[in-house]
Amino acid sequence: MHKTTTTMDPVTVDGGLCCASLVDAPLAEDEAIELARVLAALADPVRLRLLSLVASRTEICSCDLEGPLARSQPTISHHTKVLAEAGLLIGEKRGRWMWWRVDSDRLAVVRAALGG
Amino acid sequence: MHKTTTTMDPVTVDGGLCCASLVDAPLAEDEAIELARVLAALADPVRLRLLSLVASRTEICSCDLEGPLARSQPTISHHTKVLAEAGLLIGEKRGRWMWWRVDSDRLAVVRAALGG
DNA sequence: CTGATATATTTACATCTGTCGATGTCAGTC
DNA sequence: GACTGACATCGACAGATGTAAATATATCAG
Repeated sequence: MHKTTTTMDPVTVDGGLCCASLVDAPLAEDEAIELARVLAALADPVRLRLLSLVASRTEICSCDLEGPLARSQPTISHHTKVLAEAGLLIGEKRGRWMWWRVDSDRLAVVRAALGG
Repeated sequence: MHKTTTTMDPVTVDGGLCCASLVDAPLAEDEAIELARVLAALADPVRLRLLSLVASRTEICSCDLEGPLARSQPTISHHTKVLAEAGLLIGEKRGRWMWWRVDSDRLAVVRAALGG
């Protein structure tokens, strides 16, 4: 019933990274900007470990991230937001808890953009 | 956050990212730091296009980057240095010219670390 | 409603980063 | 040696980023 999935702007989330590969042809400027945005979301040790923690359980609550990552609650909230806006994390609010899972397809798109 | 003043030696550049995959097991903190360092080098539109330009010709001179990337000479030099320190670009000085090529293996390692 | 709990947002701040002008360094040319 | 050209380094500055205290919002228990 009360199952409010966080809806980010789909255009911003999905945009750009459909098929451009770094090594095949020179990147256009807007493609590079979009890819850089997602890579910037990944380019942080805390967020990498966060993503890794989520992937290890296929689903995890925000409250179970503060401990392992040794960061304050606002900081965790900040990082999950960054990853979600990059399309790498998908959040769903169930009751008072926020549950996160990894968007594997999105990750695959990033790998492909890096010349897979 | 305290940072241990890391002198960038080649061993450190190539180390770390040998086999850790993001989705397989939770990343250790030092693995995450090392991977984040390389991803940060990639997380810039100019550097992505630079890398893409180099890949498109298998070898390119620094002087042929200023024009397409529309950046000053010091800025180009800065970006090539960042990519080289991340192990993604390999430089060779021949006469007065600096020639760059992509380390495809290094790029493959990054893709693998992202859960390939 | 009242209180407790999980998360998001605001605010502030120290650090990091991309950029370019000025300058330094090195290799080849005259 | 003096000069030119290609690249690296330095210095400075605006803008972005990670962090946490304080605060706001939302959900559930009683």
